[in-house]
Amino acid sequence: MSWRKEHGRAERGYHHGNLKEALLQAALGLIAEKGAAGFTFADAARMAGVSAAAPYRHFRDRDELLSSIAQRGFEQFEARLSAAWDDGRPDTVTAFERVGKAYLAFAREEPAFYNAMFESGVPVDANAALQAASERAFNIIRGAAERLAALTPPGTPRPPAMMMALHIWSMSHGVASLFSRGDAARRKLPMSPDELLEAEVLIYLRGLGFPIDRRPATKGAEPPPVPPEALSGSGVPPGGPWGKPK
Amino acid sequence: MSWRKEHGRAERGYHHGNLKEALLQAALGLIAEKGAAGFTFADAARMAGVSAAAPYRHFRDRDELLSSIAQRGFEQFEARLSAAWDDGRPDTVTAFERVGKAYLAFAREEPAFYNAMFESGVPVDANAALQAASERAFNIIRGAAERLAALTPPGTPRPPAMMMALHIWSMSHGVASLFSRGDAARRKLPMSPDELLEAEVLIYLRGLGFPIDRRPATKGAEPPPVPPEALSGSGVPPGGPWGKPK
DNA sequence: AGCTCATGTGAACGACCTTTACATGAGCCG
DNA sequence: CGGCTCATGTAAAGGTCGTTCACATGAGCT
Repeated sequence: MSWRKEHGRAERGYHHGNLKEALLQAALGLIAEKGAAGFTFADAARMAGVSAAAPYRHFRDRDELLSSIAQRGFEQFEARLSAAWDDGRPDTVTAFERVGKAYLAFAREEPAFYNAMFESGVPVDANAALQAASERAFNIIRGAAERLAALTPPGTPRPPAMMMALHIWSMSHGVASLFSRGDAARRKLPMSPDELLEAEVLIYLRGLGFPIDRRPATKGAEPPPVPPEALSGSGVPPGGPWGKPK
Repeated sequence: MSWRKEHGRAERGYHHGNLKEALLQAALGLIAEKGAAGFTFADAARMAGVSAAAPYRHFRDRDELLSSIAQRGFEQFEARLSAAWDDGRPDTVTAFERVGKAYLAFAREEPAFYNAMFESGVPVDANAALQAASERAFNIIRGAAERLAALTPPGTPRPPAMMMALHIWSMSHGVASLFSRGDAARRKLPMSPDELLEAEVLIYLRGLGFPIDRRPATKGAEPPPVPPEALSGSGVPPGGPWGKPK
């Protein structure tokens, strides 16, 4: 119901009334289906019920539509990461973990946005607004990293928050991009992408000196339940210390 | 000099003599320039000096050419990773680090291959040969991870090598894809992608219990030189404990 | 010499991107 | 209410692609 500013009339005359928005939505659907590469400007126009030339009244060209979507994607991305972070409640580590999961969840649930943002070939600096939106999203991760860095146990050196943030981002993007979407997800894994990323981040944090519970690893506490080569094959093990987090 | 099987003659008559190879080379160049998305079948044909229909004698369609390049890319990738690993010499950790660097080097030095392999939209399972090549490359990382896992210090649980390999891969791909190539490289960083990845892997390995030198982090050894918030800004610091490895 | 089959050509189709000249009608001004 | 104007849409056309098909060429074998 976003036609014709007011009336809910489905008919439309010469003027569409809300073409720009309709095109964005149509494109989003098409990208979700066929990827940013397979998406065509003409299809979006057809789907909105207008001629192939109409979109040019709202976007300079196909790339501008794409980067508009990428920008919108970064905005929603920021919102979701921000909600997941929830200002570090109830505790910093828990909230940090939640951000990682939110990252993957976004990649999985919003494939069209993720595609436009990271895989469409649209350069981040194509547009000042796009770049700004991208930076705002990254700043959520960075802010979280800053809070976490401030918590490094006494005796351990404090890592630069910026570096931590970049590390977390690369892990998340790496997992999402290799294992968590579309065709890439066809690679067979011994564990889910979520579990994979969670374990990765936890090990990383422990490497920074954070006392991550599961697995003492500090003192000589002998290997608990034991998960030696469990995951070496490609069968999915039931749980195990490196397996299911909960 | 790969024309006309024998004669070095540059003229060519009706038959090209080595069109398949010429098309692969042309495509490689075009992808390096304009990305897999921007590369066109017709351009490759033109560059090889044949009509637009000729390529169809050697490739079912554009996608098959692309996946051929991806496959070839995985083969070269495997070779480079394998050389970098060098069967774990002189010591496992050093060799492992070298593999990470080789990963980034490949992404940087062979953008066309990397693009075709990971960013062209070609699904890994498009082709049995492609999938096999991809697995062989990954197996280098996995083999290295296995050797490393076997080295976990006594008292620490041994992580599943498969998981380690996937973690390392995701870090490498994440860094390469976000910071180490083309337009993505335009994101400004406080350190080079190589340094970023090296630090990431080292911290990760320490999290697994490996006694990584730089930075004791185990006992109460007080914070050495100190690098507190050095990298918080975006200026490039000269070195610092998290900075230059050497 | 002649045959055959892999390899290359030209022309043609439909789809796409983009531009240009023209049509429509919503909103405003008098 | 009447008419102007300008944002918004249309039709048509040019250029490029991917792909197919009938046909041409000539390399290698018999």
